[in-house]
Amino acid sequence: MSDLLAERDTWSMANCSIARTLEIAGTRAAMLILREAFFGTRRFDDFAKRVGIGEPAAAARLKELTAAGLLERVPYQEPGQRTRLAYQLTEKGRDFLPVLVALRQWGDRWAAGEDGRPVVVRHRDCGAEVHAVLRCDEGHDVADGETVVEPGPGLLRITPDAG
Amino acid sequence: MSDLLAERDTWSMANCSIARTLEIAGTRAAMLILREAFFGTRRFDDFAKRVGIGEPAAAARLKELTAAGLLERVPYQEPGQRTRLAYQLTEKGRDFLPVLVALRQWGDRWAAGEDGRPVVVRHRDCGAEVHAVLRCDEGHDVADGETVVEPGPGLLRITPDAG
DNA sequence: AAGCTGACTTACGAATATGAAAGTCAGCCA
DNA sequence: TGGCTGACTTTCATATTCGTAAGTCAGCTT
Repeated sequence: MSDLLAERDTWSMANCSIARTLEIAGTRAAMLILREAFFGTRRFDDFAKRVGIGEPAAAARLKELTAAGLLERVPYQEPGQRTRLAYQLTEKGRDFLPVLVALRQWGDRWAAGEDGRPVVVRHRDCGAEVHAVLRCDEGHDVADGETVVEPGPGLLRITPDAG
Repeated sequence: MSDLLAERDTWSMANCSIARTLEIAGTRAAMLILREAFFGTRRFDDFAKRVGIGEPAAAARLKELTAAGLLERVPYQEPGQRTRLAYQLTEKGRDFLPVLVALRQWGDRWAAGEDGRPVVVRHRDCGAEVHAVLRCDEGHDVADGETVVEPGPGLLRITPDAG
C-alpha cells in the first residue's frame, strides 16, 4: 500500500471497519466460538468443551455474538428430550467465514505444528481445498504489494491542532 | 460445513491454526498495528498515535509482533536526523493481509457508519476494489454453505474417557 | 410428584491488556 | 558540550477476560 504520510495523519480511525469488527468478535473466545459454529457445533456445552473455555466465558461470548446478530437461538427438540435452544449462524455470522479461513490459512502456513494442518477445508462440490484470496472487482488476483488504500465516503478527518 | 458430530468430539483443537494465529496477533491492538503497517506507518510514535493506544501497549505489541517475525526493525535515516529504527512488514507479516481485508470487508458490510466505508482498498494496477473471497484449488468460487471440513495430517485426537 | 439433564448463573481469584504521566537514553545539530 | 527529539521504559491503577467450582432453573420422563 502507498504511504500517504501527511495526508494519512488527518484520517481518523475512530470508525475503522476493522476496529468495529474486532469490537464485535475480536476476542479469542469469540473467534473460536464462531469456528465451532462453522464446524457444526450448536449446543452450549459443546461450545464450551470444544473451544476449551469455561462456561462463564462461553455464556458471555455467546450472548454477545447473539446480541450482535451473528448467532441466533433456535429451539430444537431431540426425541424424548425437552425443547432446547441451539445457537446457529445467521447470514451475518456466516459472512464471517472468510475471516476464519484467512486466519486458519495464515496459521497453517506460519504456525503449524510439525505434523501439518489439523483440519482441511474443502469445496463440497469438487473436493478441492478452499483458500481465502484477494481479488479485485475486475477479476484479477491481487498479489503482495499490489494494493493501494484511499479514503472512502465514511472517512472522518481529524482537525489538526491549531499552530 | 458438515456436522461430524460424534467424530468431531474426538478432535483436539489444541493445535488449531486459528487459535495459534490468534495467540500471535489476536489482540485488538496487534491487529490494528498490522493495519497501520499495511497503511504505511513505520515509526513507533505514529503507530501509537494512529492506532489510538498508549505507548506502553504499542511497545508491547510491536515487540511481540517483531519477535513473532511479522515485523522487522530496519534502520533508516532522514536527512539531518540521526539513525532510527523503523518497523516494516516481513513476508510473514504481509501474508496477514487477507485477514485484515476480510475483517474490513465484514465491518464495511455489517458494522459501517451511516456514511459508509472509511477506507477503500484498490488494486494498484487497475483501480478496482479488492475483496477477500473464498476459492478452491479447482478455481471455483466457494459460496456460503459449500464448504466441508475434514481432519488434516496434524489433527490430534482426544482419548475418550474410559466408560 | 420426583428425578434427571442441559443450560446457564454466581462467586472468587488470577492473568492480561490498557491508559496516563513521567522518566530514560542516544545521537545529530548548533 | 548542551539542547532537542524520537523511541522507549517504568510506575501505578483500572478494566477485561478467563478458569474453577458450585448453584440454579426448567421441563420431559417415569
